Amino acid sequence: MKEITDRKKNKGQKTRDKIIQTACELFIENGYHATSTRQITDQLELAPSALYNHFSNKEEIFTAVIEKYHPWNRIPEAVVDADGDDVEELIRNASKKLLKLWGEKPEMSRLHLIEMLEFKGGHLPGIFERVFSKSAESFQVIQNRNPKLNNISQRLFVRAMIGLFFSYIMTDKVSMNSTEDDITSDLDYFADAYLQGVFAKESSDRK
Amino acid sequence: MKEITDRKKNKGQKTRDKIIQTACELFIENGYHATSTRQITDQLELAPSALYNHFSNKEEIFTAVIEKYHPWNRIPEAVVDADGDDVEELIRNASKKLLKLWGEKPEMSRLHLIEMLEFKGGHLPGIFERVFSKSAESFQVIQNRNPKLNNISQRLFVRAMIGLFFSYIMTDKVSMNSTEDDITSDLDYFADAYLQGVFAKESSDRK
DNA sequence: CCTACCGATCGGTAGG
DNA sequence: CCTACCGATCGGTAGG
Repeated sequence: MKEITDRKKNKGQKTRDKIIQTACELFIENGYHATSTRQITDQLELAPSALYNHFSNKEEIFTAVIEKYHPWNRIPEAVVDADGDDVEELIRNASKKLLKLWGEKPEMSRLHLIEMLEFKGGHLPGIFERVFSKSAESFQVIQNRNPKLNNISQRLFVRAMIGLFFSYIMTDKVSMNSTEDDITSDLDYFADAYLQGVFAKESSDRK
Repeated sequence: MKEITDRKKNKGQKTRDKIIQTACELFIENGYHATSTRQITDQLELAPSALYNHFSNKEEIFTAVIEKYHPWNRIPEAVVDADGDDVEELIRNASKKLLKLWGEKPEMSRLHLIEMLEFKGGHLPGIFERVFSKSAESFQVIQNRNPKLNNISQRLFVRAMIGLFFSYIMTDKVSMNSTEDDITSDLDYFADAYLQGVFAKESSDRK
């Protein structure tokens, strides 16, 4: 009996997942405090109270969202797939994979900003711990396969992944620049405005 | 008569300034949507309605805050003070001054994050325009003083100041890392957790 | 999972 | 600049 309903995810789990996904989109769009629980239930055509069958309060929804969708979650899969004859090659290889994974859903980097701004990073240690131990397992597999890699390599490797994340966050248009549909990045905006200014000045100076 | 009251700022202006300052602190601490207008007035021991003698709504308060305290505002003063025999030296000199100015109140960089996350960067063009034209004036002064500097220099210079801002934002502990009183940065946290993991593994491997 | 409902708090106004 | 007040909306609960 039970197996029949378990073949697919049971209904409750599916609803829960949909809540997390919808909440994620809304949080990314507006931030945490600017997203109301009503917006989430409206979009899913649920009663406002339906959330509380799955979560005990609004913050728990955000916790579920960030634990599932924080970009750090993609690190282990990039590590396990990575290859290379020495550390440098390995790092380059994993970085490439990771940037590709992040590039698929760049909006997710906004979750990190929300986490820092609206929760002061309180959820990060937990996420880090989980991601780190998963990554360490994966690295162990590679390490056993390749005698050149040692624990010093692992250290270098982890540092590289961290650096990569922060530089990704920094340069990412979605998280660091103005509006989504604003194609010109802040950098381009700066440059354009500057050039306009220079040209205006130049032509007025020539008079 | 009027001059007497004008010797110091009139009372209204002083209240307005205090509102902006207090609001700034609260926004930096909690973000925009998580800060209520009541928190602002409570801290100033004002009636809730007193805000609306100075601003027509909550967002106008934020606008005033970011226009006054956004880190970009410090760029012109760093430019005007800068010196150097060639572009490279000039850039290094101005960068140093700017980093010092930003370092005095590093929390202000959170305003940029709030602006991006909760307002989608809508206030930035206005701020940029003002700051840019002020900077251009200052640069013009330096340029007249130093024949080696040309418009190409100015272009390079502006790009450098932009790059500096973004790398400052990225590496700044206040804006990019967890809690204020959490002395270990995320980077250190990563590194520490990693080392712990490695040591644990090493000692268990040796058994 | 819904109906019905709640107290608290929100941003903001009227009128002085 | 304050007193008094407002409708709307917030997150959340009771009970089925």
